[in-house]
Amino acid sequence: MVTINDVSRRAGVSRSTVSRVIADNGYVSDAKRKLIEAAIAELGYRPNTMARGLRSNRSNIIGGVVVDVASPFYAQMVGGMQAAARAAGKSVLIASGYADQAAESRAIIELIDRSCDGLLLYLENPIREDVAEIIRSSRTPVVTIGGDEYPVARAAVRIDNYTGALEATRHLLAHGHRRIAYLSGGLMYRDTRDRLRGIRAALQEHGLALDDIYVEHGDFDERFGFAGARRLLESGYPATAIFAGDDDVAAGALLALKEAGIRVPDDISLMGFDDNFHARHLTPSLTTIRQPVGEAGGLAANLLIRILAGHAPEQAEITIDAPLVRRDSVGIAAAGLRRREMSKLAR
Amino acid sequence: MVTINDVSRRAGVSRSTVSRVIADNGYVSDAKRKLIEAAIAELGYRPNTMARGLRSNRSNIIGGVVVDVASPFYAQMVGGMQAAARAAGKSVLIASGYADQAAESRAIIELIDRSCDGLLLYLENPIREDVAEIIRSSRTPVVTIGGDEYPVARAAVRIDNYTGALEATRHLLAHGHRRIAYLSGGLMYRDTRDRLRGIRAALQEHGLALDDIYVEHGDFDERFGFAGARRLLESGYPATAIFAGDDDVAAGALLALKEAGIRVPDDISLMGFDDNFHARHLTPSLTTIRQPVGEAGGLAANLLIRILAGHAPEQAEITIDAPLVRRDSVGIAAAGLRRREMSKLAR
DNA sequence: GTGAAAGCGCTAACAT
DNA sequence: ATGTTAGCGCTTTCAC
Repeated sequence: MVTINDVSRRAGVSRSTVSRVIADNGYVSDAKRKLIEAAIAELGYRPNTMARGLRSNRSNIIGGVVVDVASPFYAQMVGGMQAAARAAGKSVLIASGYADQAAESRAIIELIDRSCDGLLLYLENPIREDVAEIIRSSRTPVVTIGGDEYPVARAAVRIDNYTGALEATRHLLAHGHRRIAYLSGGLMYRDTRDRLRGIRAALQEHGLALDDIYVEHGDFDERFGFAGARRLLESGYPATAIFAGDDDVAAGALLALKEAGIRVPDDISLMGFDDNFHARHLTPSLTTIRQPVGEAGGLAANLLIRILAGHAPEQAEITIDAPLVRRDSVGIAAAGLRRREMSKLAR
Repeated sequence: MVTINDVSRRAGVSRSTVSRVIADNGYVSDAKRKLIEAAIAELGYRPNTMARGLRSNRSNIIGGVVVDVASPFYAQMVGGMQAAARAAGKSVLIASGYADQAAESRAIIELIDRSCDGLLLYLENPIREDVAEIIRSSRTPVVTIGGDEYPVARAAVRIDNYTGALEATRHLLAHGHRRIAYLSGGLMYRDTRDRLRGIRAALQEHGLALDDIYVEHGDFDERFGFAGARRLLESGYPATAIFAGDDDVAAGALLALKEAGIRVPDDISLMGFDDNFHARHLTPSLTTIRQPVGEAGGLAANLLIRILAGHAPEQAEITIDAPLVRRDSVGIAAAGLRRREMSKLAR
C-alpha cells in the first residue's frame, strides 16, 4: 500500500507538504507541488480516507435518511442527492427509516457514527429527544426535506403541497366538478394537512367548504384507494371526481371503478398526487400533481454542501413548486354517479 | 466526546479489555464485561468508526455499484442489499455506474478508497484492467450480480434469463403464437444473448428457428418499444404476439398499438420482461417474466458477508429463477395483424 | 514556504 | 483473562 510517506520520500519533501497538496490548503511552491503531483501519479497514491477522517474529523460522506430506498419515489430523491454530492466530490450513505421512529432513530445514529459530515433527513416522525441530543452534541448539520419543523435542522427543503392541492382542486372545479371525493392520507402527516388547506382554499373560491365534499382518510397505498373508492360508490354520494391522496391511491381507485364498469373520465374524473412512476402508464393516463423529488433531494444536498463549506445559506427554507400535470383522467363533470351505475356494484 | 479511555477509566479496566467487549472478540470475564457494559451505557459511549477502521482495516461498510439508484429496478436491488447488510450489522454505500465504463471505474475506486470491506457489483461493462488491479491489490472481495464473467469476482449471483425467456416463449407458443416479434435489447449484453438462446430453444421444441420469427434490436426503453412496434406494423409481418425486451419496451409498444387501434390481447398478444413497477398498472396488465432483483441484491450481500466472515461460500455462483407472471396481455393467437388493421397506420 | 513533532481513537501482538 | 505497548496514515500546530 502506498502511503503519504512513500510520496514524500519520492518527491523529496516532508509529509506535511504532501498533505498540503492533497488537501489543497496552505502554501506550497509551484516547484514542489509539481514534484509531489508527479510522485503521486507515478506511485498511484490514493489517500487513506480512514486516516484522514480520524485526524480531521471529516469524511466527505453525507448521510441520508429516506423512508425506503427500494421505493421509486425515494429512489429518485436519493438519485438527486447523489448527483449533487458527486458534483461536490462527496458520497452519500443512505439508510432507510421505514416510517418507524425507532428505525429512523437508529438510522440517524448510525450515520452520525459513520462520521457523516452532515445529514439529509426525510422523516415521517418527530426526532426523538435523545437522538436530537446526539445530533447536537456531534455538531452535525442537518437539512430536512418535507415533513414537520425539526428543531435540529439548519435548513429545510419543502415541496409546496398547499399550492399543489390548491391547483389540483381548482383544475377540478374549472372542469365543473362540485361533488368531489377526496381520499386523503392520514392527518398525522404535515403533507396531508397542507393539502387539505389547499383544497379548502380552492373550494372557498367557489363558495364551498370542506364539509361540502366527501373526505375519507386512509393510508397512502393502492389498497386504500380500492377500498375507499368502493365505499364511495356504496355511499351513494354522487361524486363527479375523485381526488386521490397519491398516485398509488389513484391506481387502486381506478381499479375499483373499472371493476364497477365506471369509465374514467367519462363517468367520473380522477386526480392523483406525486406523478409517480406509473402515473403515465395508467389507462387513462393520470392527471396529477408532480412532486419534484429528485430536485428536492438535489437542492437539499446543495444546501448542506454550502453549510459544510461554511457558507450559511442565504435562505434556510426553500419551497419547491408542485405543478399540475394534465393528462387524460380529468374531464368535464358528468351528471355524477347515477343510481344505475351504482347498481353495478351489487354483489 | 466519549472515548474508549473514558470507558476504561470508569469501569476500572484497561482499554484493551473494553476493546475486546465492543469488538466481541477475545476472552473477557463476566464480571468485567458487566462493568464495562454498564460504563458504556452510563457514558453513552459509541465507538469511533474512523479510528476502528484505520486500525483494523475494516469498516463494516459494503460498497455497491448499480446502473442507477434512481431507477425503480435498481432501487429494489439496493433495498435487498441493505436489508441483508443491516441484518449483519453492516451498511451499504451505493454508487451509480450509469452503464458507462468510466463512471463504473470511478465508482469502484471510490468505494475501495472509502475502505469498503467488500463490493457488490452490477455492471454493464467489463472491468477495466487498471481497476481490476486496484481491486486485487486492495484484496477487496467482490460479488457480482448478473452480467458477464468477471475475473475479480469471488462469487456471482445470476438471474436465469435463459429459462425466463424459454418459459415466456413457451407460453406464447402454447397460446398458438407462431408469428412472434421479438423487440430485443442490444447484443453487447449477456442478458440479451441468454434470452435469445432461451427463445431459440423454445422455438426449436416446435420445429422453429430464430429466423422464423421477427427480431429487432434496440435499447431497453419505451422509445424503442414505440418505434419498434410501429416499424413492425409497417413491415407487414403478420405478428400475433410481441415479446418485448423489457417492460419499458412493452409499455412503448403498447402505446403504439393503442394508437393504431390494435387491441391487446385480442388482436395481438404482448409479453414483457422484468416485472417492473408499472407492469401491473398497464391496461391490459402485462404478462411478463419477473426478475427478482431485490432477492438478487440480498443473496449477493449475504454471499459477500459470508466471504467477509472467512467462510468461502459453498457455491460461488447462484442462479435465481425468473418466473412467468401471467396477467392479461397474452391471449390465444388471433389471425395476425391483417391488412385492414395495418391500414389504420396510414399517416 | 517548509519540516518536525504530536497525536486523532482505536486494535492487536505480546507479555504476564 | 487482562494489561502494556506500539503503531494504523494522516493533519495540524508550531517553529524556523
